[in-house]
Amino acid sequence: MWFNIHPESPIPIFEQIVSQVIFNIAAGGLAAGDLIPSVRDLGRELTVHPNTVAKAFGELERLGVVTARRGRGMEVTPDAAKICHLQRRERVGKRIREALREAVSSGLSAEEIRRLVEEETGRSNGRRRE
Amino acid sequence: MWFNIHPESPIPIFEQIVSQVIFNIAAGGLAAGDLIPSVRDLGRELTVHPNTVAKAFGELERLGVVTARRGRGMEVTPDAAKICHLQRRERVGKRIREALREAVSSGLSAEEIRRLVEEETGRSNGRRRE
DNA sequence: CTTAGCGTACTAGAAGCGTGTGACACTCCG
DNA sequence: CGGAGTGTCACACGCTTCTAGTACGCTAAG
Repeated sequence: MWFNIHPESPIPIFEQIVSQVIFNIAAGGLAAGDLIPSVRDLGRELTVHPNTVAKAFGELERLGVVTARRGRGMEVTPDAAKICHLQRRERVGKRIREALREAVSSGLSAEEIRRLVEEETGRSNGRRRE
Repeated sequence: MWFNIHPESPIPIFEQIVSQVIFNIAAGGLAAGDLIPSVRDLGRELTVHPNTVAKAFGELERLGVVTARRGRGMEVTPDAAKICHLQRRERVGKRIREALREAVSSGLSAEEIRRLVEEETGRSNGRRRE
């Protein structure tokens, strides 16, 4: 389904789960009222301990994305879409910001940095204003 | 001087030291034959343990950027400039690549991603801070 | 030779992560 | 009611990584 976990990544597994759920809701894959997979199901599917999944779900609940329905599952909240849109932008933006700040502080020329960025995104459309 | 360490960062301190030395040499701040600050001096200045600095120096030696001169210090190698230029591009490129890949997989539109990038690089158009 | 500074090696502590186990309260359905 | 499924909690264990503490051997200068 919609999970792509990298156990060898320096980013903790539970953190990866959090992000992917957020991204999935933001992209419209899950709507308010839906139940996300249970800790045991998801744990089995990702070959991860249910406790690890539960840790991710706890974080999602803290963010207000889901609410625990004891005995039923984790339900996507009405505000989830809005929250996830913000979260997605914030998380992605932070990563990009850090990478670009490091690039600038490394002494690389703006030209070089722009080239590196273009290598990844350049295909999608032509040219930005300058 | 030329170090800017963030102890709270998820990136280990020794790794930050490695990068900053590489960036500094790549930018021409240190030339072949120069001695970089000693583990104790640098440790005192950054308020980290000399061993942490030594770990960073060991990595730099493994990369061929410096050679240990027992009893004297760590000396910048003749090839350091070339190696550091490559390393800088590789390290910066990797960070940018990862950030942009995550951005794409999050479902953000190419438009949005471009906007986020512009927010960081837009100001330095045609001109680099230095 | 003595001394001070250098890098190095070994060891120990601390923190984070993932796993494992067991138990509990709740809800749904037969 | 009873069983199966759900989230939750507490505890412990092993593992890895990072950092700190300490001591040692080397080199250059006096």
